[in-house]
Amino acid sequence: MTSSGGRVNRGPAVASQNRQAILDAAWRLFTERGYHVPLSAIAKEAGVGQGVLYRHFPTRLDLAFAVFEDNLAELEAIGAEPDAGAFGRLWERLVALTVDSAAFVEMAVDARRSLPDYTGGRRLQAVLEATLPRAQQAGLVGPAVTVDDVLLVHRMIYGVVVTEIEPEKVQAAVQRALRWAPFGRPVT
Amino acid sequence: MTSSGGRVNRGPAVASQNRQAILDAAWRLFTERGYHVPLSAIAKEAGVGQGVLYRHFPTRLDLAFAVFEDNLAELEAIGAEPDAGAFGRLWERLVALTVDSAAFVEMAVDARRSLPDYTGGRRLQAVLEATLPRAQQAGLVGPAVTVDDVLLVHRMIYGVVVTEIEPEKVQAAVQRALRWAPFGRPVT
DNA sequence: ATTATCTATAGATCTATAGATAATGC
DNA sequence: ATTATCTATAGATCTATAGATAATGC
Repeated sequence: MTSSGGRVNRGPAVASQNRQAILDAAWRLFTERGYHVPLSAIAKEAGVGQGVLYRHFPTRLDLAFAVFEDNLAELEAIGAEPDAGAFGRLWERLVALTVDSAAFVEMAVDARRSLPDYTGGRRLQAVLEATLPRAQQAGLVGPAVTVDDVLLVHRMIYGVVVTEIEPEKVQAAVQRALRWAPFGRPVT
Repeated sequence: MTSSGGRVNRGPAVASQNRQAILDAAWRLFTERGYHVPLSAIAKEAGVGQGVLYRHFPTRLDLAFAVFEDNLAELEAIGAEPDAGAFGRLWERLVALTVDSAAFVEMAVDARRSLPDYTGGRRLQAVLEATLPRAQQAGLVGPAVTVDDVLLVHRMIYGVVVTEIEPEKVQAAVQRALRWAPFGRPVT
């Protein structure tokens, strides 16, 4: 059996393609099976040997950072928009990300536990600090709401997501929870 | 070395004492290290062989049920009190339990995932159904609040607990979160 | 010569049980 | 004879790496 199916050594040319396949597989499995899905399962899903995964991403956190970097960059891009509605769109997107993948939050918790100088949390905080005051000045959000409040509501949303057994009910449960949030909830 | 320190076979007489030591150790480690702490670590903490743990509790869920049965019974006892304040005390105790041990919630989630006919959730639901209307008739809780609302706020609290890195800050974060709850928060 | 792939496996856990050992009831 | 303890270990994962293999650049 020389040709059919089985992997062969395709050499360095496929490195970047492998890297992307690992990122895609990691996104899928983090989302479906949670942040602590075995790395071996991710390598398998990506169709590469385990050594390849470890060469690209020495630790689980390295992989998780790379997987969620796109999401964080997207949030920062929304935050860079100058209008008063940026905060609302940012929040809506953050909630959607959390609903889609609780691993997004679990990664941040793991990072804060293991790394002394993790900055991902600060990046999210910074983009909220940049957008919230503008929304408040425009009267879209009450003046008493703080960035800490927003982060706290986000953690509460996470609690709703991870305790929901039936995936199709997550969205509805989160929307119910957001009725009590002290700032505008995303459009349904 | 015959006498010092080392475990010897003390026979069936110590069975119930071993069982209690396992329950105590499990409570400590569930609380400190989370619901998925290795069963071998619990056996070690209890000072018994692993075989002893498996004899008393064939699965992790059997052990978790036994550990949290006391808590559930306590909540049911509060629910059996006939006055209008029972709901408030019940809620306060439920929040305190969740702050002390996120494992209380993780166990319930695991049970609902693995067991088709898990009734623990229903027991909590039943005791809320018994107490909430009385509190509402007495004007202690708004008439629009439902049992589902209470359970949802509980899940939100859980989210705050498990995302807090520094244990001494859990209580304060939960109290901040409860400002938004649609029913009376426990006294601070 | 360099770079990365891929297989195979060592090492570390964790679950779960087999089997020898001791204590107790009859 | 029964019951439970305790040790030791088989079996199942999962992490992480060593070492052979193939492709590419000079």
